Amino acid sequence: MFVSSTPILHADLDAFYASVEQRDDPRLRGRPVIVGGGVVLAASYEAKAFGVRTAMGGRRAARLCPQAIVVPPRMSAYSAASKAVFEVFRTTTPLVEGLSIDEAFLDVGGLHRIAGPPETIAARLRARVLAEVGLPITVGVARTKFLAKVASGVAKPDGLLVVPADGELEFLHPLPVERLWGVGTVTAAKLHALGISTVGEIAALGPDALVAMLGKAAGRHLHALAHNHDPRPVQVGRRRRSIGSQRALGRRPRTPDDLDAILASLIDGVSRRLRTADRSARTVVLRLVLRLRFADYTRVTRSHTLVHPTADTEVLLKAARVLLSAALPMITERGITLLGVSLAGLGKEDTIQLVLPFDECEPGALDTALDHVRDRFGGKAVTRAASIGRDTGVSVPLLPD
DNA sequence: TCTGGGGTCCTAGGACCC
DNA sequence: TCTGGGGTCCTAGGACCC
Repeated sequence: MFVSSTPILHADLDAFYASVEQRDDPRLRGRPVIVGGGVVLAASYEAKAFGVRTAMGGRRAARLCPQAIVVPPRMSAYSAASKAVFEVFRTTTPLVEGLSIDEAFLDVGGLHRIAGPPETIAARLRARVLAEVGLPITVGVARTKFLAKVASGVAKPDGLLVVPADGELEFLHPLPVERLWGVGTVTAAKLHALGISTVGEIAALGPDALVAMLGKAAGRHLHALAHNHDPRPVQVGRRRRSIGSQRALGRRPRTPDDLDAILASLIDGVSRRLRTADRSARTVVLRLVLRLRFADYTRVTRSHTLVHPTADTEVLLKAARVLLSAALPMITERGITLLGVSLAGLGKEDTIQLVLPFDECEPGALDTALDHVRDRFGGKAVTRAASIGRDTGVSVPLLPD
């Protein structure tokens, strides 16, 4: 019997927004392109060659690359391009896990017999995205999600890299720690302070040392990745867990009325999106960025959990206003440069919980309770958890996750 | 160099419950 | 019956990702 090594593809569009602009305007091809104005949302590889990076201030980018062509973002074009690319993904395999607008994991483990080895599938995928959507895409191939993602990062731009099953650690260990998914500036600095700069050096460290340095989850996570342990499967159809919107306010002072108007428009937009997506939220999170000095931005959040999930603008705005007015003294004192709102607790509306007191939990009681749920809600109900605390019960999502 | 907008997940303390 | 241990939920903050 053929044993699949369940290869995973990580497909990542190159300089996505900038590539869409170059595709749609031939004059931009081969030239440095920056998408965005005040801040760089995306830079073409021609611009990156001058040191321009995503999230960089527009003025600095202009200094580094004065000849760059700056274009305003066209979000609807990017979202249409993303849809087209994901269509190519899904006709390659049904097992697609989207990570963002421009990248996804594809599990092609079962396709060997009908579509050939993973490198053939990956090469065909790249050719199809270029031919059908007109965009360059990089693909990393490996046995695990994490390694496939690392591989695509190394292969960028417009590349294809397969990490063979018998060459994983040889590939991984010489890489700088920054290549690891989850290592950002803070973690990299902590590692560097200990003289650790490669993945191999992390692997040589015991798990306890990493946990002591980074906390339980992050430490174990990093230890596992450095040893190439990553059992996470490709997950189809993950649902969004929060939805939000924010607005940068610059440095000029704002009156409470200004802030209230901004808050109302943020809540209006977000609750509208919530209703469009047919979701509802339980937790209103207000996010403020307070300015202490020009150079020192500190962040503050305030949150409130509602008794019932809702997508009603008035209900959400009322809760948000309470949070904002409580924060007004702090805002007056320290200044504010950003106001944002985020609605979390999404998905709670889809779940009912049956809790059976421990004492009453006869053998079979769980099954009886589940049958009751199935009778009531039909085939939509899916079992998930079998134990809640000291009680025994089931948590039943009414919609597929 | 001084800052966008959209997300994910983890941690830690306190309240509360059994 | 008493008590402590253990569990969940909420809030606030932080790191990280694209």
